[in-house]
Amino acid sequence: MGATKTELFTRQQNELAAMAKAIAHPARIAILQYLVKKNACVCGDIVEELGLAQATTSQHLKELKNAGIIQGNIDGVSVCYCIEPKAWKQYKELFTAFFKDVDLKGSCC
Amino acid sequence: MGATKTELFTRQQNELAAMAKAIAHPARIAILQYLVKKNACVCGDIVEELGLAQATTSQHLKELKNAGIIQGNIDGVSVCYCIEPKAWKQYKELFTAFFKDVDLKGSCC
DNA sequence: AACATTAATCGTAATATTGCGATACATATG
DNA sequence: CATATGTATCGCAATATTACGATTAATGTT
Repeated sequence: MGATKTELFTRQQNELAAMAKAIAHPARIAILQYLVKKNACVCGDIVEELGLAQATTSQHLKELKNAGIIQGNIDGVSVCYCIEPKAWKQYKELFTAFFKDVDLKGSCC
Repeated sequence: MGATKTELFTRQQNELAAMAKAIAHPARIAILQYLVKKNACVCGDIVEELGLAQATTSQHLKELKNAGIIQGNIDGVSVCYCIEPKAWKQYKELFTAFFKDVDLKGSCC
């Protein structure tokens, strides 16, 4: 035990959960907000921006890359990161769909 | 080490991360979808619906309650759960704001 | 009161995440 | 080629999460 029983759930549920997990850490939220704010390829200064150790930052960047939501391009010695527009759009759409309006008035006892 | 360094991030970043964490498990997604689908107070049949052990299901329900997104009302022997409309609306708004449109065309190198 | 039913909590095991120092690796630059 | 720079990976420790059986607690039924 200890591992999530993914086989009990639909692919859609597992995917949305995985997407939520990707942004379920303040450092990863901060990275994404920084990239969005810059609205450009950001080369090199994410470690100083975050305040976490270089190794830790690299790990968070890796998770965001694995989730597909950011992209890293090698530029000489450094690596430039930016939002992956298609994935960003998909995240936006799926979360919006999940939280779509429901008639919640008086649904509780 | 091992614990998130929340002091490095803004309150907003920590809160959004916590909200994402609340839905970062397929069982919790499934519970929320079920409650939304029923659009009513659901009494008692969440355990059978999920397929996880009763103790595990109860734990996930507790997390959703702690996150404020669901509500549990005692009704005799059983407990009735429903979406907490205000929190649901806030989740919707904050996630929407986070994923708001940005000019992402050509932002990458 | 005795028993049944339902949910929460406890205790524990397995696994995952977070964080960092040390090291390896890749590409510039002198 | 030697060295500097920026990033990824390794190995480890601390903490958190997931899952479940067993137990407890609370209410309803006979």
